[in-house]
Amino acid sequence: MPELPEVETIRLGLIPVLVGHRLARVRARRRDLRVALPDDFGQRLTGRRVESIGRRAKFLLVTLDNDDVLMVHLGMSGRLRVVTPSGVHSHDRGAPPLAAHDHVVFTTEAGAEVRFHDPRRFGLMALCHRERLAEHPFLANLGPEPLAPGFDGDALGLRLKGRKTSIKAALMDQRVVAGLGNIYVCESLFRAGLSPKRTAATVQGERAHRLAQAIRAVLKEAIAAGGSSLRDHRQPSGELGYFQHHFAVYGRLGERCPGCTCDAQRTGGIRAIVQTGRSTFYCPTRQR
DNA sequence: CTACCATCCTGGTTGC
DNA sequence: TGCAACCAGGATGGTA
Repeated sequence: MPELPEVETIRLGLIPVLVGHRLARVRARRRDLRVALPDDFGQRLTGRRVESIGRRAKFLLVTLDNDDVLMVHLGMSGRLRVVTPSGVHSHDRGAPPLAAHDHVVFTTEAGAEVRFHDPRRFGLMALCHRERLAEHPFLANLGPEPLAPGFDGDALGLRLKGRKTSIKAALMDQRVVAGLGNIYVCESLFRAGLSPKRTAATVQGERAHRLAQAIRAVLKEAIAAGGSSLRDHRQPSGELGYFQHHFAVYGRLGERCPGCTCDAQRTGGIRAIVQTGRSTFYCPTRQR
């Protein structure tokens, strides 16, 4: 479900609840997530203090005081919800009842709960020692972080070189750029003025520069808006993100794209096509 | 190596 | 209203 901006928003929401706090209780109500949780999952986490929460691509990386790192991926439908003891339910002492698909519950010594909720169970959690993290199969082949300082047109062009697939499919590949998904790929290509059907390898030089800058701008704006709330995705606090109101093309079939001077009546406005099994939205006038 | 496809799973929406 | 078909923000393992 969540892409980089949503994961980053969740990370920021979890920091005040978890960092510096000790886990008093960890309950795995279901262990059969995309990757099964180990038998000793709860045991390895109970009593640990959270040192920091980082992010790589769409993975949250929770570092613990025993140098274990808890890796969390939310897949398509995963959510992390914070429930604090002094919420609206304080009158009835204790947290509101667990919902269906609340698979893992972390409780801190301060009494706050973080609930991992994932109906489709495409999400996963895994533990890995800090020193072996970079070689972990989930992380080893990821491409560059688009918001890291070194990410520019040259870095992106290098990754796209020789790729015969479409630029849309290439950007969805986490080995090319880490953290993008269907929405932000569509939005970035629109912002860069590039057709999603263009061969990836042709995005070099000025085009690569424009695309790299577009990706960074879209991601930064989305993070500033608290991510996007489609369906019922929310921030850990329960607040909605609101970047979905800023989508230029995603989900806007038939509409005129922002600032477009073309005759939407004649062109049909924003188009939707299917590429490698996923919906792509784009403006045929402004994206070449 | 690259590229495409099916697949994991459930819930919400759409259309008959 | 009931029900089936289809769609969904992701990633991977197998095949060509």
